[in-house]
Amino acid sequence: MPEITIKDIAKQCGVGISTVSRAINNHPDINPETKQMIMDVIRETGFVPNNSARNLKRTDARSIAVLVKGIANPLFSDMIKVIENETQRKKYSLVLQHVEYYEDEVDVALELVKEKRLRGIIFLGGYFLHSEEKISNLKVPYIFSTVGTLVSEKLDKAEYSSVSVDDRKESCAMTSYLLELGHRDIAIISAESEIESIGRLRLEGYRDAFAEKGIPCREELVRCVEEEIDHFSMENGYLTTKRLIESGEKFTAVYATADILAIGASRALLEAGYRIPEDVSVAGFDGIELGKYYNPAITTMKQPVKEMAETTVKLLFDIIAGRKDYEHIVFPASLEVRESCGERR
Amino acid sequence: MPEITIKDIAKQCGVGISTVSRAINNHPDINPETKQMIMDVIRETGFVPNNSARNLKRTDARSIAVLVKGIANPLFSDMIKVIENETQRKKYSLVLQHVEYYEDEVDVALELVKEKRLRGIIFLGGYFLHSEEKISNLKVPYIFSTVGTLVSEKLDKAEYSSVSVDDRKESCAMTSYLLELGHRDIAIISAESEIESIGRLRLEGYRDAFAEKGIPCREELVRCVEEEIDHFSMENGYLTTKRLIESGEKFTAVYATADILAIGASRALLEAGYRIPEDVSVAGFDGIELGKYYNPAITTMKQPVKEMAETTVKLLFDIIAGRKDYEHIVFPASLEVRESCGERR
DNA sequence: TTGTACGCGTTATCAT
DNA sequence: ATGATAACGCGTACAA
Repeated sequence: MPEITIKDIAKQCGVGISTVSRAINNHPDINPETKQMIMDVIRETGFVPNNSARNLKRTDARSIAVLVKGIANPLFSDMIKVIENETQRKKYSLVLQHVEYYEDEVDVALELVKEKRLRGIIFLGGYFLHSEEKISNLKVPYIFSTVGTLVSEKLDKAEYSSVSVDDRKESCAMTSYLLELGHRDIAIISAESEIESIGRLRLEGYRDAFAEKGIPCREELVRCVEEEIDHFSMENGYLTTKRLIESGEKFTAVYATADILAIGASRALLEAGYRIPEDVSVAGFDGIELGKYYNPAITTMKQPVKEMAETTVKLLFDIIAGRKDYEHIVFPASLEVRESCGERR
Repeated sequence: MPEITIKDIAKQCGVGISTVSRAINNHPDINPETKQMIMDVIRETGFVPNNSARNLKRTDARSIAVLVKGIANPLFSDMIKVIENETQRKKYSLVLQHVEYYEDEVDVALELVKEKRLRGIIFLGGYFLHSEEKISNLKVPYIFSTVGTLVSEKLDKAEYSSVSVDDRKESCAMTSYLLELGHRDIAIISAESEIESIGRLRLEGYRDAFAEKGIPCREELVRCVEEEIDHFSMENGYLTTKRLIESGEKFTAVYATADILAIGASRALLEAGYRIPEDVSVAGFDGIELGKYYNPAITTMKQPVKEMAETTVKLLFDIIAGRKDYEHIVFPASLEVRESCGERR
C-alpha cells in the first residue's frame, strides 16, 4: 500500500508542494483560501505528515527531552508532570523517553538528539557512572535532576548541570531524628551499598548520624535490597524487611531509604504482628504522594519535587538561551513528620 | 556545528558509504577486517546514526508500539512490563508512547506509524469514542487492551481487536459480594458516569447487582470523582470520599471502582475516624500490586494482568503474521478477598 | 567484497 | 502568494 504523501496532496489540490507545506506549518505567506482548500483535502484523505522526514530537514525543533530510568518510580511521575507543564509554557514540546534498566542513558540521549533535533536533555534517575569521553559527545545542554552530587567525581563540573538534594546530609538528618526519638536499634533498608548511587549516599548519611552522636551503629541492621529485582519497589522493601525480621535481630525502628521501600517494609512488619509506630517506627525518604495516603502515613524526608522540577526546566532554558553556562543547585529537603514514627518505648 | 554523518566516516576510513552502512547494520557480506576498522573509527569519532534518516528509508521495522493514556496508573505499569518482555522474545522492538489526557490517541498513533514504520499498535487506557472515519486510516493491526466492550458500539468489530474483562459483569460480582456480606448502604466512588467509559460500565454493574437482588440502591450514595483532576488518582478518591462523609449520608461499605481510588477513599475514612473493615468495608477494582501492600490490604476484583498482556501481544503478532484477522477476548476477573471488607455489623 | 547513485518525504531557498 | 529544486542522512539496488 502506497503511503500518501505531501506530493499526492499537492497534485490533488493542483498546487505546488511547498504551498502544501506552508499550509501544514502555519506559514504566514499563504492565501487563506488556498490554505483552507488544502486543509480540507488533507482531512478528507487522512494525510499525516511523516515525522521522520520532518526531523531530517528541520534544524529548529523547539523541543527538549526527559530521559527517565525507572518508569514505576512515583517520584519521577510527580516530577514529569511539572516538567511537562513548564515546558509547555515555554512553547517547547517535550519528548518523554523511558530508558530500560539495562540501557545506557547516554547512548539513548545521543540517538535521540540526532533524531529529534533536541535542544536539551533532562536525566531522571540512573547512576551516571559515565565516562567523560562518551558524554562529551552530547553537544546539547543536559541536567541531572535528583542525582546531583553523584556525578561530580568523574565528570568536569563545568560540562553539565544538576538539580538535587544533598542525599547524604538529609539522610543523616532523617537518621538523627530517629536517634532523637530515642531509637538506637535502627535498621536501614538500603537500595545498594556497593555502587556509587543515591542509595549509597543515603546509607552513608545514616552512618554519619550515628558517628556524630558517638553511637555505634549495628552492622547487622544494615540491609541491602535484593539485586535481582527492581531496587526501588514495594516488593523489594517487603522482602528485605521480611528477611530482617526472620533474622531475629532486635530493632525499634526501620529506616527505608525510599518511601516506596518503606511501604513494602511496613507491610512486612504489619504481617509479622508489629504495630506501627507503637512497636516499630518506620521512616522513608522522598516524600512521594503515596506515603501520605498509606496507613499509617509515612514520616519522610521530603524532596521539594515541584520546585526542583521547575528549577530544572528554568535552568535548562537559561543554558539553551546562553544566559548561563552551567549550575549545580542543591535544594534542602524537609522532614515531614507524619504518623509512622514514635518515641522509643 | 556540523553533525557528523556516515559520509564523514566513509571518507575517514577510505571506504564507500555503503560499506560503512554494512558495518553498522551487521550485514554479512563485508570483510571482517574492514568492518573492525570502521567500527573503531566510529567509536573514536562518536558517530551516531540518525534515526530519522533510517526510518525514512526503512520499510522493515520489526517494531510495535504501545500507547498509554494515563501514565500514573499502576495497572498500566504492570501490563507494560509484561508487554515489553513478550515483545522482546519475538525479537521486535517496543516503542512506548505516552499520550497526554488532552491528546487524541488515534492521531498520535497515525503519526507514529508513519514515523517509525510500526507493524502494530496496542492501546492502553483512554475512552475510544473515535469516529470510524479517523481510525480507519490506521492501516496496521491494533488492539484495545483493558477497554474491550467499550469500543464495540461505534466501530465495526471486524476492524479491531480487544482484550479485556467484562467490567460491567465483574463490577456486579464485586457489588454482590458486598451485598452478601450484609451491606445495604454501599457507597460507590465512580470514575465518570456520563461518558461511555470503563467507570460508567462499572457503575452499571453496581446497579445491576442491586437490581438482581431486588434491593433498591440509594442514589445519594453514588458519587462521581471530580472532573478537573485525574479521574484515576488517590487524590480524587480521597476528595470524593471526603465529600461523601461530610454529606452525612450513612453507609457501611465503600466500593471504589479502581484500587487507586480505594486507597484515597481509605485515607479519607481513616482520617474521619472510621476503622476498616470494622466500621466501614472498602472494596476496589483492578488488583494492582499496591492494594496488597496497603493497610488494610484492599479487597478487590483482580484483572489477570499478566495473562491479558501476554495474550494481547500474542494476538497482535498473530494478526501481523496473517494467522488471524481479529479477535475479541474477554478474561474473567477474580474476587481477591484481602483485609478491607467485613460483614456488616 | 566494495563503491556509485538514487530515492525516502519533508522543509528551506530562491525565483517568479 | 506560489512553484521548482536542492538538501537532510541513510539504505540499497546495481554495477564493478
